[in-house]
Amino acid sequence: MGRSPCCEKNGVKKGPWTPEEDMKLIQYIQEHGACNWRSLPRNAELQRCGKSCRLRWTNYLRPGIKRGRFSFEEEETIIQLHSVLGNKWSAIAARLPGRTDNEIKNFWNTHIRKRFLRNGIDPVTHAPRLDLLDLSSLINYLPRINVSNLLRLQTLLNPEALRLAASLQGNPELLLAKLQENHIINSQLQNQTPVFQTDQFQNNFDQQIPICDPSTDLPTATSISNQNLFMQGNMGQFSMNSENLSGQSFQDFVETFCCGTSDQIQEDLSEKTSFKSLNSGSNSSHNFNFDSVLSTPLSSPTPLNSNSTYINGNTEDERESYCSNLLKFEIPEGLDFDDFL
DNA sequence: AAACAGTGCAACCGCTCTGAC
DNA sequence: TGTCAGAGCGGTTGCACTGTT
Repeated sequence: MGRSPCCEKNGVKKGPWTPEEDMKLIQYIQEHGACNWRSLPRNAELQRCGKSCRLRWTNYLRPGIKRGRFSFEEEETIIQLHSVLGNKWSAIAARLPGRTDNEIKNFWNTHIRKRFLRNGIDPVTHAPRLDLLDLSSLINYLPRINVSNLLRLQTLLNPEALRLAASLQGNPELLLAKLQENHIINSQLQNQTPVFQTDQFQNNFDQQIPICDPSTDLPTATSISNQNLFMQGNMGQFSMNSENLSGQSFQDFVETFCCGTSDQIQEDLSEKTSFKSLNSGSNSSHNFNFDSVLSTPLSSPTPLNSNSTYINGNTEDERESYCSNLLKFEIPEGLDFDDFL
């Protein structure tokens, strides 16, 4: 015996609710309470499915529903709760007064999830994934990749990737294309040599992506310091964990794996990231190291109140671009073969 | 100015889960 | 124990709006 449908299909109106329908629903619920959704449409003289009435009431008409853009605190809360609760939107909504599960779900899918993917973060596990990274940003750096040095890591890399690297030596653009095609590095990461444990990133989930205040489009102080800590943590891991790279500075690293001096690389980075403007007051090109990067802009107190270029962005895109720029800086870190290994 | 593409969001669908009876 | 209604979730659709060509 099948379950009876929640409403008769015939004569049931679909689509956007009209103000008149809203008024009917509100008045009925004010008089009779929000119960017995199945009989409510008939009693309230609404040509709607009971479920549709329930959703309309729950998601939009219920008193206390907050409309409009999510605040940065809400966004931060959503990301944190999602890392713990997963897609339990109602549980997340319960901790965000005035917000509904559907609204949070839509916000997640249309904003946060996309940002995660763009920045190479798995929106499910909140862990970094190279195959999710916007690889187009890597192209700028490919001419600097020293495939020969990459090949030295042969004992640690997927043989298939090595064969490809060998055959494509001297043609890094093609190498990238192949990597994109075959996700070889990704499979290496995902299936063979997971570097980051889930719990490791669980602890850092809120430190990877700076949260921007939608009203000001500024990264929040909390997220800035968290990002700073996160990056510092990764940098420490870089120098501590790699046998081949142990004790090396970032300069050593880029010179090892990229063709060109660290000054050249840094110059390139400065051209392509927001750090240029933020470092413009100092002779940063000769002091490029992790510390200098980590201290600006992330830990600098000035960007939040200054007229720096990126923080004045008012659009969502500019917010994203700020976040993307942070990760653009991480390109060398993205090429951190310690992470690969 | 018009056509087109991209984006965001409200709303829906189908299904599962949960608790009351 | 089975049935039912409500609640929740993932996925999707359709439309309005905006930016681009």
